[in-house]
Amino acid sequence: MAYQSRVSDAVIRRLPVYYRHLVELEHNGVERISSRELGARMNTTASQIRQDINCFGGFGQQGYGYHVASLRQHMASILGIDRVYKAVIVGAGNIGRAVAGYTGFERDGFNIVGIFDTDPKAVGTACGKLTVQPAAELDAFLKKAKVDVGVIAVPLDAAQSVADQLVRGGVRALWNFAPMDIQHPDSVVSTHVHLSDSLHILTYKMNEEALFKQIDERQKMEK
Amino acid sequence: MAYQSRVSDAVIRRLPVYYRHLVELEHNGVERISSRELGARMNTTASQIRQDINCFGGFGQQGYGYHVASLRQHMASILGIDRVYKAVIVGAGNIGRAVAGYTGFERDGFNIVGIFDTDPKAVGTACGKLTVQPAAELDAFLKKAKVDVGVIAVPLDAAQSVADQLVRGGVRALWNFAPMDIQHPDSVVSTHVHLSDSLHILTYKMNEEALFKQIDERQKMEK
DNA sequence: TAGATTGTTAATCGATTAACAATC
DNA sequence: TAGATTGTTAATCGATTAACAATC
Repeated sequence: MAYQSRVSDAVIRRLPVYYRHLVELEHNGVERISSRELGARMNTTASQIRQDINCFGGFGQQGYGYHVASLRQHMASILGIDRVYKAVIVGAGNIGRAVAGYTGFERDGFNIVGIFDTDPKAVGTACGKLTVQPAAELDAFLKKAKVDVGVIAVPLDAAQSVADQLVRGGVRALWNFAPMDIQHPDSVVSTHVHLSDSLHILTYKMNEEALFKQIDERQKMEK
Repeated sequence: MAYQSRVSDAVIRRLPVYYRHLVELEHNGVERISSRELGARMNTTASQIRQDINCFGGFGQQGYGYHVASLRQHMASILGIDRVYKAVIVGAGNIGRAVAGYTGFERDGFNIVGIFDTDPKAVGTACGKLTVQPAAELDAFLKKAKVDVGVIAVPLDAAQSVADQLVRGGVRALWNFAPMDIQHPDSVVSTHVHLSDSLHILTYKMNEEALFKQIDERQKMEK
């Protein structure tokens, strides 16, 4: 049985945004902040901020607000980025390499311990401090090393089978960059980065106004 | 004044998912599908699918369902991916190059007409069919070419000023990969791909169960 | 025609916002 | 203490689901 979250997706999606703002506030030397001020900054209501934070505990102080550094730390702990994870990347194409080279990765406690590809031309090439290994060795690698996170950076057709392989190998989480919804057991968690979805939403927004002008006109004609 | 969308964000976020499923169904030779069947496939209710689609028009047929190919085509038009866009990429690091090399880009009608970087070491290097140009030439480039979309693939500190520059240069849309919320006039639209946010949600999910076990225990102690 | 399934209205559910007592 | 601001309960709003008449 899957763990049933007590926190709604809407709240979970906002947590990283809180964290980002708190990091910036701390960086700017701000010591304390009220829910009203934070709300103004984040374009939301003070109410929502207090409700969201109180899903996890009362980290504020009446009459004072929130201590920025301490709330940031709490938030890091809630997000689970105050500990270390071992990750492997499967697929050493553009995306796999971008993830490997992504500097935020290390800052959030991620240790990339291996990168794999099926293409003999990619195998053996350098990728940061690592060398791309043949995909055929992934199973053996997962058996030896205790890996927490598998990054799926392979083409669409290979994504599901790579996911299955990672799950069999014992990873606890999948970070999926393939443009599909990966199936996996409830014991494993996943998030996806769908470039194409994001791009489609962009083009939708570019055209929405014209689209409805057209729809309205057609409806008027029909009357 | 910003155009006030008649369609909720929840619906908009689902549109690319519909499109993906319709493409796959068509690819598999499926001719027609009912809202019930599509709902089962997408893990949602038939009701939601009918409501969503009817934001844009009655594309179904009573007693029959939806014609897959025609609904796919309608959806492509709604998403605005049945036309051509000119895009520039600012930042030729890992992410900029990954976007430039992203094959789905072209398929969705995107034409990358330029890639720019401030780093003299990057300038002049090849990136697919293009050559990385000095960022100093971006203004002049935008003045000459009519560019629709600007891709922001620069570090955090440079992101807002690059956005401003792109907006001044006349782009209609920003695709932001920097880990911050970009400010821009209402006449421009934007979407972001926040790798770090996605990663933080992943680590949150990995730890949520343990987190609440801890919270519950602490509350019991306090009683 | 009869059966199926849409389009659409009504009911429910959950998320957001408002209000205010508790308290620093 | 008085003022400020939280934590939390209640009210509102919007999104999802259910129901069903319309119709292919």
